[in-house]
Amino acid sequence: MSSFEFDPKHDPENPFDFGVRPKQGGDPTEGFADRLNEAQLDAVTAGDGPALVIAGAGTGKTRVLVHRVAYLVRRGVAPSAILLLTFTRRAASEMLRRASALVDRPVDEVSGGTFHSFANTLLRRHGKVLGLPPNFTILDSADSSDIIGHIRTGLGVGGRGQRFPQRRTCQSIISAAINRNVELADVVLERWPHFAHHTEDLQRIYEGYRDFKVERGLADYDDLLLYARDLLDREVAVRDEIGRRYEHILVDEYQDTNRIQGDLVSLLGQSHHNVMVVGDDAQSIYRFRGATIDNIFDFPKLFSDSRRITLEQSYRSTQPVLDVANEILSRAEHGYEKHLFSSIEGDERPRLIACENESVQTRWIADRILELHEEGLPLGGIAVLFRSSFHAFDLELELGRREIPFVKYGGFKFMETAHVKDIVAHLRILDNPKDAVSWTRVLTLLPGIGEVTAHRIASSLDEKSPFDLSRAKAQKRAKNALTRLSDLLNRFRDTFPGPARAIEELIEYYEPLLTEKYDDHPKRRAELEHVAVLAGKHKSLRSLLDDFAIEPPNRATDKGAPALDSDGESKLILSTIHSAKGLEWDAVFVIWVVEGRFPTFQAIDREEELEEERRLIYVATTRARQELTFTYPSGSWDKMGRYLSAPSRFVSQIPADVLEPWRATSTGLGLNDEVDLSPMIIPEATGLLGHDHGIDDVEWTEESRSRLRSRRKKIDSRILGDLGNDDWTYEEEWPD
DNA sequence: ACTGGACAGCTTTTT
DNA sequence: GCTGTCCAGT
Ligand SMILES: Nc1ncnc2c1ncn2[C@@H]1O[C@H](COP(=O)(O)OP(=O)(O)OP(=O)(O)O)[C@@H](O)[C@H]1O
Repeated sequence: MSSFEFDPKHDPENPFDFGVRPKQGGDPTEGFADRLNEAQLDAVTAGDGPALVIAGAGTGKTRVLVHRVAYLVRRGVAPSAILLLTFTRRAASEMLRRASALVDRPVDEVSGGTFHSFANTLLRRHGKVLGLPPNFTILDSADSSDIIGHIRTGLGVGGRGQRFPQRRTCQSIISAAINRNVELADVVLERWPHFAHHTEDLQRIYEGYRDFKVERGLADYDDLLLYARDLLDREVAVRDEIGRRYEHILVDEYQDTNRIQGDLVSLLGQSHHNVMVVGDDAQSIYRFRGATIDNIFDFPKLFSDSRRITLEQSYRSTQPVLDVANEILSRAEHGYEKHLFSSIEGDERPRLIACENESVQTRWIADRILELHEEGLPLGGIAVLFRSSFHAFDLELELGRREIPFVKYGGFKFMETAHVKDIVAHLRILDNPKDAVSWTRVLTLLPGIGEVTAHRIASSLDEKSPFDLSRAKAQKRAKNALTRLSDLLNRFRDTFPGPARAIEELIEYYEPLLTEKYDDHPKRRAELEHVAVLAGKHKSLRSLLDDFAIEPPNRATDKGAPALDSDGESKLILSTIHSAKGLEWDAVFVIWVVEGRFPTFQAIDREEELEEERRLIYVATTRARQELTFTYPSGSWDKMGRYLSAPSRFVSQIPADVLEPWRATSTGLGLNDEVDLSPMIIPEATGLLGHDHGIDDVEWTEESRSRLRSRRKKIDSRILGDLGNDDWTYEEEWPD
C-alpha cells in the first residue's frame, strides 16, 4: 500500500520531518474494517482530544494503539509528532515493533519507549535549566544502593547489635516514598512499621543521598522521572516546545504508571489534550513500586473532555482459558467488573498438574514442549512463565541437557553482577574523573586498599591529571598495582581506542584480580568478553554508559542474541510474568503455582500484596492463546527450610470442569525416567496424600468425567504417536 | 588506623 | 550468593 507521497514543501531543516505525507483523499481507515471490531475502530478513529480505553486482557488495546498511530499518520500527522510511552521496556519494544510493522516506513520515526528513556532524552537536552549538567551520570540500582551504603555507614546509624535496615532496604524505602509521592515517614509507618523507630535516621540517609547526587550531577531512575516532571512543570517554555513537538501522546499499560508518570502524561498533554491512554485495572502488577490505578480512574477528572471507550471481546484466548481467568478474578477481594468472553474455538481445558517433585515438573514440561513442537508448533509459540526468576533454574538446566533452545527474560541483572560493575566502573572514571563512587570501587579492588584509603585517594586527586596516582598515600604493597592502574588510565586518556577495545584491554588488566577473587573466574571472564561485544554497538563512551544504565540487557540466556536460531528456528521463551506483560503465546506453562512461591510467603499476610499476586496470575493466565497449564511440585522445601506443598490459593478453588486437576508422577528421579500423567481422581477415592489439593469442592459432572477420560486417551495416543497433528493455527508474525 | 577473613542472615517483581 | 558485622592481625 502506498498511501504516502513526498511533500515538496516540507522543511528540510527539520530533522523530525522527512516530508512524507499521506496521499490526499486517501481513506485513513482503509483496511481497518476487517482488522478491528466496532468498538476498536471507534477508539482508533476517535477525534482529537483525550481518550481512555479501558479493557480486559487480549481485547486489543495495544492493537488499537498501533492502529491509532497508523490512522494519525495517514491523516497527515508527522510520525515524529507522535509519542508512544509505557513503563516496561519489553512492552515498549513490543508496542513499537507492532506500530512500525503496521504501516509504511514513516512510522519508524515515531518517538517512543519507556518513560525513563524519554525522560533521559528530555533531560540531556533541557536539564541544564534545573541545574542538571548535560553530562549527568545515570545511576543504576546497584550504584544507588552503593551510595546509600556509604552514607549509611558514614552516618554510623544502627550501631551494635541493632537491627537497622540494610542498604537495599533503605533504597526501597526511599524509592517507595518518591514513587508514591508521600513522606518518607508515612511510607515507613505503612510498609515497614518495624523500622518506625529508625525513621529519623532513614530521613537523614535520604537527605544525604539526595545531596550527594545533586553535588555530583548524578541521577537515579527515580530522579529521571522527577527531574522530567519538574522540568515540564516549572519551565513553561520547555513545556510549550515539547507540546508542539509531540502533538499526540499515546500510553500503553497505563495501569502500571505511578503518580510521577501520571503527572508527566498530564503535562505532556496540557497544551493539546491529545492523549490516549489504554489500560486494564485487573492487570495492575506494579503497585509494589508505586503504580496506582488512580491514574486510570482520575483520567476523566484530569481531562474533563475525555472519552471513555471499553472493549469486551478477547481475540487472544479461547473461552476455556478465559473461564479460568474469570474464575481467578471473581475471587478478588474487590471485584472487577470484567467478564471476558471470546469467540475463539477451543475445547482444551486448562490443567492444574500436581507434580511429584520439582524434577517431575521440569521433565514433564520439557516432554510436553517437545511434543508440541513435534506437532508443528514453533518453539517461539511456547512460553514458560514464573513468579520469580530463580524458579526456572532447574528447567534451564534440563532444557540445556535436551538442547532445546530458549531465551529467558526478567529478573536477571547482568550489569549489576560484581565483575561487570568492576569493569564498568573503570569506564565511568574515564568518562567522568570526578565519579567518586567508581573510584572507590576501582581502588578497593587493589590489594591493601580498603574503603578508607580509597576515599582518601579519590578525594585528593589532581584536577589536571586525575589519573596520576604516583603520589597517592597507601600501603607499600599497593604501590605496584596503583602504578599499573595509573598507566592504563593515562594511556586511555591519551588515545582512547573506542569502547569495545577499551574493555578488551580492561579485561587484560582485570584478569589477575578476577582470578584472585572468584572461583568461577573462567565463566565470569567469558561474560566480560560479552560486555565488550555489547559495547561494539557504541561509538562513544557516553552513549555506552547511558545505554548500560537505562537499557541494560535483560535476557539472561544469550544476551542480546536474536530470538532465532542459526537455522531460523524460533526459541522457547522463559519469562517472569512481569516481563511477559502484553505478550502472548499459543501454549503457556506457569510453574511453581504453589503457596509460598505464588503467592510468595511475603505476600501471604498482606492483603494488598496478595491481591497484586492475584492480578499477576491473571496476567499469566491471559497470555495463553490455546493451551494453558499450571504446574506445581507437591512437596519441596525452599532455601529457608519452609515446606511448599499446597497448590496456590488462586487456582485451588477453581472447579474441576474449568481447571482440570492432574497428577504427574515418575518411577524415579533419574533424568531418563518416564513421567506419567494421570487425571486426579475424585478426592474420596485417593485420600489426597493428606494435602489440600483444592478439589474438595470439585463439582464432578458426568461431562467433566468423560472429558477427562477422552483427554487421557488423547494423551496416551500422543505418547504412542498415532494421533495426527493437532490443528495449530499459528500465524506467521503478522503485522498485527 | 585500616584491611580482610570468618560468620550469620536474607533472598520478588522493574526502571 | 551476596551483604553486613565482628574481630584478629598488620
Ligand atoms: N479485531 C481483531 N481481529 C483480530 N484479531 C484481533 C482483533 N483485536 C485484537 N486482536 C488480536 O488479539 C490479540 C490481543 O491483542 P492485544 O495484544 O492488542 O490486546 P491487549 O488488550 O493489548 O492485551 P493485554 O491486555 O494483554 O496487553 C492480538 O494477537 C491481536 O492481534
